[in-house]
Amino acid sequence: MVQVRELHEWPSAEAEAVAVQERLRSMVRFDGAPEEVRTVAGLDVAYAEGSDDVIAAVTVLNLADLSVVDSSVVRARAEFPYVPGLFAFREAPSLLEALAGLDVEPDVLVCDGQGLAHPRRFGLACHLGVLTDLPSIGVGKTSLGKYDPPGPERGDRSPLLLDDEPVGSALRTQPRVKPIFVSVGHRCTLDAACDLVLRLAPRYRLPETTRTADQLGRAESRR
DNA sequence: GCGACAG
DNA sequence: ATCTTGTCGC
Repeated sequence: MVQVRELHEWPSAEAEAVAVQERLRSMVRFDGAPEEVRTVAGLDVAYAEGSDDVIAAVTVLNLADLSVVDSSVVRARAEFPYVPGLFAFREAPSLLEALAGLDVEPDVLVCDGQGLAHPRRFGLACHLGVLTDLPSIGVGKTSLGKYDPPGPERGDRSPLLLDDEPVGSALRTQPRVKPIFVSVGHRCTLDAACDLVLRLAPRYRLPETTRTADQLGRAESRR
């Protein structure tokens, strides 16, 4: 159901990976809040203990009641090492396979990791957004940049800065709980991204999309 | 040289 | 990411 555009090869060398990011960077669309959002996908990757396997998990939630309406899991060998700034080359291939296995095409992708809040402004969320041409959002539990602590209430936010440049928001999803880091991936505005994330996190710090995908992935990793 | 460094 | 017990609080 989700079509993946073949815009580049998957390099094994870091220099080529950086070149791919710098080439695809111009394809990111910042305009337009996704309209008529009915379903939202959560994407997460788990790692099995002993092996070099990556387990890509995707869940699709009905935004109205946050129920899971579809899911897909893919277990595959990691073809790229963990290199900060080059996550997509380790995690995106299996995540795209999982997306291709869905029956329901989601209206938005919520990725665990950064979007524009990335050294070259092309984090995992941007990469997945451009390759699928679906609106996407990056949600990180930790961030690379600097930020002033947002206010204590749910919905309070402050600019996330990288190189003194605003690249996202430190968003408080629960009162007095450590903020999460939201950045635009593709075809979405930062305000729309934060609003959607807040709707997805009525009760816990992390959005339900991330939580359900994480649960699915770790269940698969314990087999 | 040393510490930092999305998951 | 993952390895791990208890503990405080709603």
